[in-house]
Amino acid sequence: MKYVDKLRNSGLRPTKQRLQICEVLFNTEKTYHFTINDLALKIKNQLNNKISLATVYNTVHAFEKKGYLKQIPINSNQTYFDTNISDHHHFYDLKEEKLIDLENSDVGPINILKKINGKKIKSVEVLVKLED
Amino acid sequence: MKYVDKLRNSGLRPTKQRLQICEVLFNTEKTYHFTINDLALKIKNQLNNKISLATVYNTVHAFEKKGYLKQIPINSNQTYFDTNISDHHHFYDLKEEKLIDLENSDVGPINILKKINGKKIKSVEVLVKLED
DNA sequence: ACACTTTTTTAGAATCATTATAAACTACCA
DNA sequence: TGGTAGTTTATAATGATTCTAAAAAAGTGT
Repeated sequence: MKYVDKLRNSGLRPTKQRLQICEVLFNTEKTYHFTINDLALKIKNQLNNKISLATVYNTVHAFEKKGYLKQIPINSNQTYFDTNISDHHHFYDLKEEKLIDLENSDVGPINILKKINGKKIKSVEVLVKLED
Repeated sequence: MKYVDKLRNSGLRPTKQRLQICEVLFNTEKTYHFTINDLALKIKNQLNNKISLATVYNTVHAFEKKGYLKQIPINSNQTYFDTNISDHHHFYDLKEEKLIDLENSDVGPINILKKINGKKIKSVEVLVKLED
Protein backbone atom coordinates (compact mmCIF):
# COMPACT_ATOMS: atom_id res chain seq x y z
CA MET A 1 0.00 0.00 0.00
CA LYS A 2 1.19 3.52 -0.77
CA TYR A 3 2.44 5.41 2.23
CA VAL A 4 0.04 8.21 1.43
CA ASP A 5 -2.88 5.84 1.81
CA LYS A 6 -1.56 4.35 5.01
CA LEU A 7 -1.30 7.84 6.42
CA ARG A 8 -4.72 8.95 5.20
CA ASN A 9 -6.34 5.79 6.48
CA SER A 10 -4.78 6.56 9.84
CA GLY A 11 -6.27 10.04 9.78
CA LEU A 12 -2.99 11.79 9.04
CA ARG A 13 -2.02 14.03 6.17
CA PRO A 14 0.98 12.94 4.16
CA THR A 15 3.61 15.40 5.26
CA LYS A 16 7.30 15.19 4.50
CA GLN A 17 8.14 14.00 8.01
CA ARG A 18 5.46 11.34 8.06
CA LEU A 19 6.46 10.00 4.67
CA GLN A 20 10.03 9.74 5.89
CA ILE A 21 8.87 7.82 8.93
CA CYS A 22 7.03 5.50 6.55
CA GLU A 23 10.20 4.93 4.57
CA VAL A 24 12.05 3.81 7.64
CA LEU A 25 9.18 1.73 8.96
CA PHE A 26 7.92 0.01 5.87
CA ASN A 27 10.55 0.14 3.14
CA THR A 28 12.46 -2.87 4.44
CA GLU A 29 13.20 -6.40 3.37
CA LYS A 30 12.35 -7.81 6.78
CA THR A 31 10.00 -6.70 9.52
CA TYR A 32 11.52 -5.60 12.79
CA HIS A 33 10.89 -4.69 16.43
CA PHE A 34 11.61 -1.24 17.77
CA THR A 35 11.11 1.29 20.51
CA ILE A 36 10.35 4.92 19.76
CA ASN A 37 13.91 5.74 20.63
CA ASP A 38 15.27 3.08 18.27
CA LEU A 39 13.12 4.49 15.52
CA ALA A 40 14.17 8.10 16.11
CA LEU A 41 17.81 7.02 15.90
CA LYS A 42 17.20 4.97 12.78
CA ILE A 43 15.57 7.96 11.15
CA LYS A 44 18.45 10.20 12.07
CA ASN A 45 21.04 7.79 10.70
CA GLN A 46 19.21 6.47 7.71
CA LEU A 47 17.81 9.77 6.48
CA ASN A 48 20.41 12.13 7.90
CA ASN A 49 17.56 14.11 9.19
CA LYS A 50 16.14 14.69 12.62
CA ILE A 51 12.40 14.42 13.17
CA SER A 52 11.05 15.64 16.46
CA LEU A 53 10.13 12.98 18.98
CA ALA A 54 6.59 14.28 19.27
CA THR A 55 6.03 13.65 15.57
CA VAL A 56 7.45 10.15 15.82
CA TYR A 57 5.19 9.35 18.76
CA ASN A 58 2.13 10.73 17.02
CA THR A 59 2.73 8.88 13.81
CA VAL A 60 3.56 5.57 15.41
CA HIS A 61 0.51 5.74 17.64
CA ALA A 62 -1.77 6.54 14.73
CA PHE A 63 -0.42 3.55 12.82
CA GLU A 64 -0.75 1.35 15.85
CA LYS A 65 -4.35 2.39 16.34
CA LYS A 66 -5.14 1.63 12.72
CA GLY A 67 -3.29 -1.68 12.82
CA TYR A 68 -0.33 -0.84 10.58
CA LEU A 69 1.94 -1.45 13.56
CA LYS A 70 1.52 -3.70 16.57
CA GLN A 71 2.47 -3.11 20.15
CA ILE A 72 4.21 -6.06 21.74
CA PRO A 73 2.91 -6.85 25.22
CA ILE A 74 6.01 -7.07 27.34
CA ASN A 75 7.12 -5.52 30.60
CA SER A 76 9.84 -3.07 29.89
CA ASN A 77 10.44 0.55 30.65
CA GLN A 78 9.95 1.28 26.97
CA THR A 79 7.12 0.29 24.65
CA TYR A 80 8.05 -2.14 21.90
CA PHE A 81 6.44 -2.07 18.48
CA ASP A 82 6.51 -4.52 15.60
CA THR A 83 6.29 -3.80 11.88
CA ASN A 84 5.16 -7.40 11.45
CA ILE A 85 1.40 -7.10 11.74
CA SER A 86 0.62 -10.68 10.77
CA ASP A 87 -0.92 -12.87 13.44
CA HIS A 88 2.12 -14.05 15.36
CA HIS A 89 3.78 -14.30 18.74
CA HIS A 90 7.12 -13.68 20.42
CA PHE A 91 10.00 -15.22 22.23
CA TYR A 92 11.65 -12.90 24.68
CA ASP A 93 15.25 -13.77 25.48
CA LEU A 94 15.59 -12.56 29.05
CA LYS A 95 19.37 -12.50 29.03
CA GLU A 96 19.88 -10.73 25.72
CA GLU A 97 16.70 -8.69 26.19
CA LYS A 98 15.80 -9.44 22.61
CA LEU A 99 12.54 -10.30 20.89
CA ILE A 100 12.25 -13.05 18.32
CA ASP A 101 9.24 -13.68 16.11
CA LEU A 102 7.26 -16.85 16.52
CA GLU A 103 5.02 -17.56 13.56
CA ASN A 104 1.53 -18.63 14.37
CA SER A 105 2.34 -22.04 12.93
CA ASP A 106 5.18 -22.36 15.45
CA VAL A 107 2.72 -22.18 18.30
CA GLY A 108 -0.18 -24.26 17.15
CA PRO A 109 -3.84 -23.45 17.62
CA ILE A 110 -4.91 -21.71 20.79
CA ASN A 111 -8.39 -22.31 21.97
CA ILE A 112 -9.82 -19.91 24.51
CA LEU A 113 -12.56 -21.85 26.21
CA LYS A 114 -13.76 -19.25 28.68
CA LYS A 115 -16.21 -16.65 27.42
CA ILE A 116 -16.91 -13.23 28.89
CA ASN A 117 -20.42 -11.94 28.55
CA GLY A 118 -20.81 -9.24 25.90
CA LYS A 119 -17.12 -9.17 25.04
CA LYS A 120 -15.37 -10.54 22.04
CA ILE A 121 -11.78 -11.49 21.55
CA LYS A 122 -9.75 -8.90 19.72
CA SER A 123 -6.40 -10.62 19.86
CA VAL A 124 -4.53 -13.51 21.42
CA GLU A 125 -0.88 -12.83 22.09
CA VAL A 126 1.65 -15.29 23.43
CA LEU A 127 4.93 -14.29 25.04
CA VAL A 128 7.43 -17.08 25.58
CA LYS A 129 10.24 -16.12 27.92
CA LEU A 130 13.59 -17.79 27.32
CA GLU A 131 16.43 -18.42 29.72
CA ASP A 132 19.76 -20.18 29.31
CA MET B 1 4.14 -20.55 53.99
CA LYS B 2 4.98 -18.23 56.85
CA TYR B 3 5.67 -14.67 55.78
CA VAL B 4 9.01 -14.80 57.54
CA ASP B 5 10.10 -17.65 55.32
CA LYS B 6 8.88 -15.98 52.17
CA LEU B 7 10.89 -12.94 53.09
CA ARG B 8 14.02 -14.89 54.03
CA ASN B 9 13.81 -16.96 50.87
CA SER B 10 13.67 -13.72 48.94
CA GLY B 11 16.81 -12.49 50.67
CA LEU B 12 15.00 -10.05 52.93
CA ARG B 13 14.89 -9.84 56.68
CA PRO B 14 11.47 -9.90 58.27
CA THR B 15 10.97 -6.31 59.31
CA LYS B 16 7.73 -4.77 60.52
CA GLN B 17 7.08 -3.04 57.19
CA ARG B 18 7.77 -6.11 55.10
CA LEU B 19 5.54 -8.27 57.24
CA GLN B 20 2.77 -5.74 56.83
CA ILE B 21 3.23 -5.81 53.09
CA CYS B 22 2.93 -9.60 53.29
CA GLU B 23 -0.34 -9.27 55.18
CA VAL B 24 -1.83 -7.17 52.45
CA LEU B 25 -0.43 -9.28 49.64
CA PHE B 26 -1.02 -12.77 50.89
CA ASN B 27 -3.59 -12.76 53.67
CA THR B 28 -6.56 -12.74 51.30
CA GLU B 29 -9.35 -15.04 50.28
CA LYS B 30 -8.76 -14.46 46.60
CA THR B 31 -5.70 -13.58 44.58
CA TYR B 32 -5.63 -10.21 42.88
CA HIS B 33 -3.90 -7.96 40.37
CA PHE B 34 -2.26 -4.72 41.42
CA THR B 35 0.12 -1.91 40.56
CA ILE B 36 2.61 -0.58 43.09
CA ASN B 37 0.37 2.40 43.56
CA ASP B 38 -2.68 0.22 44.19
CA LEU B 39 -0.72 -1.69 46.76
CA ALA B 40 0.57 1.39 48.55
CA LEU B 41 -3.00 2.67 48.82
CA LYS B 42 -4.29 -0.68 50.03
CA ILE B 43 -1.63 -0.71 52.71
CA LYS B 44 -2.54 2.77 53.84
CA ASN B 45 -6.23 1.99 54.04
CA GLN B 46 -6.10 -1.56 55.33
CA LEU B 47 -3.37 -1.05 57.91
CA ASN B 48 -3.86 2.65 58.65
CA ASN B 49 -0.19 2.98 58.18
CA LYS B 50 1.94 4.48 55.47
CA ILE B 51 4.91 2.55 54.15
CA SER B 52 7.32 4.42 51.95
CA LEU B 53 7.12 3.72 48.24
CA ALA B 54 10.75 2.70 48.05
CA THR B 55 10.11 -0.09 50.54
CA VAL B 56 7.08 -1.27 48.64
CA TYR B 57 9.03 -1.36 45.39
CA ASN B 58 11.91 -3.23 46.98
CA THR B 59 9.76 -5.85 48.60
CA VAL B 60 7.56 -6.45 45.58
CA HIS B 61 10.56 -6.79 43.30
CA ALA B 62 12.25 -9.25 45.63
CA PHE B 63 9.10 -11.38 45.71
CA GLU B 64 8.76 -11.17 41.98
CA LYS B 65 12.32 -12.29 41.47
CA LYS B 66 11.78 -15.25 43.77
CA GLY B 67 8.48 -16.14 42.17
CA TYR B 68 6.10 -15.25 45.01
CA LEU B 69 4.54 -12.66 42.73
CA LYS B 70 4.22 -12.54 38.98
CA GLN B 71 4.50 -9.63 36.63
CA ILE B 72 1.77 -9.53 34.04
CA PRO B 73 3.05 -8.76 30.55
CA ILE B 74 0.86 -5.96 29.34
CA ASN B 75 1.50 -2.56 27.84
CA SER B 76 0.57 0.06 30.34
CA ASN B 77 2.32 3.00 31.89
CA GLN B 78 2.33 1.08 35.16
CA THR B 79 3.59 -2.41 35.91
CA TYR B 80 0.93 -4.92 36.90
CA PHE B 81 1.56 -7.72 39.35
CA ASP B 82 -0.45 -10.78 40.27
CA THR B 83 -0.62 -12.57 43.60
CA ASN B 84 -1.81 -15.63 41.68
CA ILE B 85 1.43 -17.40 40.88
CA SER B 86 -0.16 -20.53 39.46
CA ASP B 87 0.38 -21.21 35.78
CA HIS B 88 -2.34 -19.12 34.18
CA HIS B 89 -3.13 -16.44 31.65
CA HIS B 90 -5.14 -13.24 31.34
CA PHE B 91 -7.95 -11.52 29.59
CA TYR B 92 -7.47 -7.80 29.27
CA ASP B 93 -10.67 -5.85 28.85
CA LEU B 94 -9.56 -2.89 26.76
CA LYS B 95 -12.58 -0.76 27.55
CA GLU B 96 -12.65 -1.28 31.30
CA GLU B 97 -8.87 -1.59 31.45
CA LYS B 98 -9.29 -4.58 33.71
CA LEU B 99 -7.47 -7.88 33.95
CA ILE B 100 -9.31 -11.16 34.39
CA ASP B 101 -7.68 -14.48 35.21
CA LEU B 102 -7.82 -17.27 32.69
CA GLU B 103 -7.03 -20.62 34.21
CA ASN B 104 -4.66 -22.78 32.27
CA SER B 105 -7.51 -25.18 31.63
CA ASP B 106 -9.45 -22.34 29.99
CA VAL B 107 -6.81 -22.00 27.34
CA GLY B 108 -5.87 -25.55 26.51
CA PRO B 109 -2.40 -26.85 25.87
CA ILE B 110 0.07 -24.61 24.09
CA ASN B 111 2.76 -26.28 22.11
CA ILE B 112 5.76 -24.20 21.16
CA LEU B 113 7.19 -25.96 18.14
CA LYS B 114 10.11 -23.66 17.41
CA LYS B 115 13.30 -24.19 19.41
CA ILE B 116 16.07 -21.71 20.01
CA ASN B 117 19.54 -23.11 20.31
CA GLY B 118 20.86 -23.18 23.87
CA LYS B 119 17.78 -21.55 25.36
CA LYS B 120 15.00 -23.10 27.32
CA ILE B 121 11.49 -21.93 27.89
CA LYS B 122 10.96 -20.26 31.22
CA SER B 123 7.32 -19.32 30.82
CA VAL B 124 4.52 -19.11 28.31
CA GLU B 125 2.10 -16.28 28.88
CA VAL B 126 -1.04 -15.58 26.93
CA LEU B 127 -2.79 -12.23 26.86
CA VAL B 128 -6.26 -12.19 25.33
CA LYS B 129 -7.51 -8.70 24.57
CA LEU B 130 -11.25 -8.17 24.78
CA GLU B 131 -13.41 -5.58 23.06
CA ASP B 132 -17.14 -4.98 23.06
C1' DA C 1 21.56 -4.15 78.74
C1' DC C 2 25.35 -1.88 76.02
C1' DA C 3 28.24 -0.47 72.33
C1' DC C 4 28.97 -1.17 67.65
C1' DT C 5 28.21 -2.59 62.93
C1' DT C 6 25.09 -3.61 59.26
C1' DT C 7 20.74 -3.38 57.17
C1' DT C 8 16.51 -1.00 56.40
C1' DT C 9 13.35 2.80 56.01
C1' DT C 10 12.26 7.06 54.49
C1' DA C 11 11.51 11.52 52.16
C1' DG C 12 12.93 13.67 48.66
C1' DA C 13 15.77 14.15 44.47
C1' DA C 14 17.06 12.21 39.98
C1' DT C 15 15.92 9.78 35.85
C1' DC C 16 13.66 8.74 31.83
C1' DA C 17 9.74 7.53 28.75
C1' DT C 18 5.84 9.61 27.35
C1' DT C 19 2.43 13.38 26.79
C1' DA C 20 1.06 18.21 26.60
C1' DT C 21 1.78 22.97 25.00
C1' DA C 22 1.97 26.81 22.22
C1' DA C 23 4.28 29.23 18.67
C1' DA C 24 6.03 28.87 14.02
C1' DC C 25 5.19 26.41 9.83
C1' DT C 26 2.80 23.86 6.03
C1' DA C 27 -0.91 21.69 3.43
C1' DC C 28 -5.21 22.11 1.51
C1' DC C 29 -9.07 24.37 -0.62
C1' DA C 30 -11.93 28.19 -2.20
C1' DT D 1 -3.27 33.90 -3.39
C1' DG D 2 -5.27 33.85 1.21
C1' DG D 3 -7.23 31.86 4.87
C1' DT D 4 -8.08 28.05 7.85
C1' DA D 5 -7.13 23.90 9.82
C1' DG D 6 -3.76 20.61 10.60
C1' DT D 7 1.53 19.86 11.71
C1' DT D 8 6.03 20.25 13.50
C1' DT D 9 8.99 21.52 16.83
C1' DA D 10 11.50 22.57 21.09
C1' DT D 11 10.54 22.62 25.44
C1' DA D 12 7.92 21.94 29.59
C1' DA D 13 5.00 18.92 32.32
C1' DT D 14 3.81 14.47 34.02
C1' DG D 15 4.30 10.33 36.31
C1' DA D 16 6.30 5.76 37.25
C1' DT D 17 10.38 4.07 38.83
C1' DT D 18 15.04 4.28 40.78
C1' DC D 19 18.56 6.50 43.50
C1' DT D 20 20.48 8.67 47.62
C1' DA D 21 21.94 9.72 51.97
C1' DA D 22 20.61 10.42 56.59
C1' DA D 23 17.87 8.62 60.40
C1' DA D 24 16.00 4.46 62.43
C1' DA D 25 15.95 -0.33 63.41
C1' DA D 26 17.87 -4.80 63.74
C1' DG D 27 21.58 -7.93 64.54
C1' DT D 28 25.98 -9.23 67.10
C1' DG D 29 29.21 -9.93 70.64
C1' DT D 30 30.32 -8.81 75.24
